[in-house]
Amino acid sequence: MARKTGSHADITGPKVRDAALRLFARDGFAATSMRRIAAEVGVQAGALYLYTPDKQTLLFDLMRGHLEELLADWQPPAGGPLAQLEGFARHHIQFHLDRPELVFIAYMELRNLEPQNFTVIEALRREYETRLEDVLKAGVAVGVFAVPDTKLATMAIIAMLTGVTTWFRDGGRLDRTAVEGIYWDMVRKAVAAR
Amino acid sequence: MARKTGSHADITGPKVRDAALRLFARDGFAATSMRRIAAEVGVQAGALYLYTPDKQTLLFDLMRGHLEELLADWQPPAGGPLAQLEGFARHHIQFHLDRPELVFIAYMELRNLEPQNFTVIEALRREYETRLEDVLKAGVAVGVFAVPDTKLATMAIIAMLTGVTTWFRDGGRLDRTAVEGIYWDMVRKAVAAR
DNA sequence: TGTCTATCTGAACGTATGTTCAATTCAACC
DNA sequence: GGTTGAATTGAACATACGTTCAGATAGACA
Repeated sequence: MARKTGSHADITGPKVRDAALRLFARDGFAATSMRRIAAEVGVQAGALYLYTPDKQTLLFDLMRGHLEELLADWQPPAGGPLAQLEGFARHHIQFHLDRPELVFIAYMELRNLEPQNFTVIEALRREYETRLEDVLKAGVAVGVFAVPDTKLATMAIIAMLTGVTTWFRDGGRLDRTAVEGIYWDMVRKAVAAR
Repeated sequence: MARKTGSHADITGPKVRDAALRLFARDGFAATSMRRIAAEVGVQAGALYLYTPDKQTLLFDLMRGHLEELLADWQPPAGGPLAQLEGFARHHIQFHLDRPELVFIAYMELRNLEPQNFTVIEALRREYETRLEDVLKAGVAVGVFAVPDTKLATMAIIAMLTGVTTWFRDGGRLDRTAVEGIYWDMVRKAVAAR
């Protein structure tokens, strides 16, 4: 019978994931060793393989989980394209500021994914971009937005919004709500008709 | 006497730099070995140390050279803030699309810099940001721009413009000039007074 | 109390790492 | 044609890597 009280599997598993998240974000996937992760968890390297088949899967699961949560967490709200775009922008900033390490990894470590894993992650990312582009297309169709190219505007907006994670720190000059408002203002103006 | 004809130092040196640039961009600094760089150059690993004191300096020199060239290549043109902002935006896109590998490295490999090297690179980067912020401040002062926070607008604009390197490919649906124009249009609108 | 088994250790595997350096090569000069 | 010295080789150094696995450990059940 499996141990209940005193069983460590339910504790060690998440610990491994958390340690990998923190170390991959800080030092990079290639520069993080399994022994270093194990030390962080308080266990020998061999024990990690009870919780992940290999190092690559550890990275892949972090990325996939992140993007799946991102997709599950935001659906276009009822309302016109302008309200939908505002919802997207504000949610994007909140979601990303809440998970700076995952955001960092999901972008920086793409090249360390094996081909079939990369394909999966890339598809999830494109799905997210399509959500925004659909909002922009709808807005252009009804004349609320004026953008020469919705695909390009999609990339520009996401790059701009995601960039907030590179400099924002809690306790700084501006709080999250203020930052969110200022970014939304720039996005709104950038795609505005007229 | 040093060999002139037949001397390889003037050839091998740049080759080392180019191979490092290409491999760091493709596989990452941590995942690139000195032996791999040497193989690309067509030389044994030991020979690399005639051209660089160590691997870290190879990375640092690439980054510093890139940022120093960026700073040397653009000075605010004569004219009002709007013309200066347009100059900045168009130059930023051109410069970055011309050097996708250096751009990639200069952002991705920051964490692999030793502390004193990081300090130098960070100062150069901040100098570049200040150039843009000064333009924005001047525009706000004369009422040409309306941005609630020039520092934040600086970061947003740079993130948006630099993002073009992540998706743009020559021979795609839009050429460089078209992309440059569309991005400039969004930047202009995003900070416009009105 | 004794058995079971999930959990973990610790050593080992082959391979790779950045860097150093004595020895070698070979084109250019006297 | 012999000498010079810059350019390069190739082996060696200590250390680290991801992964495997036989064996030890210890909490839960009978």
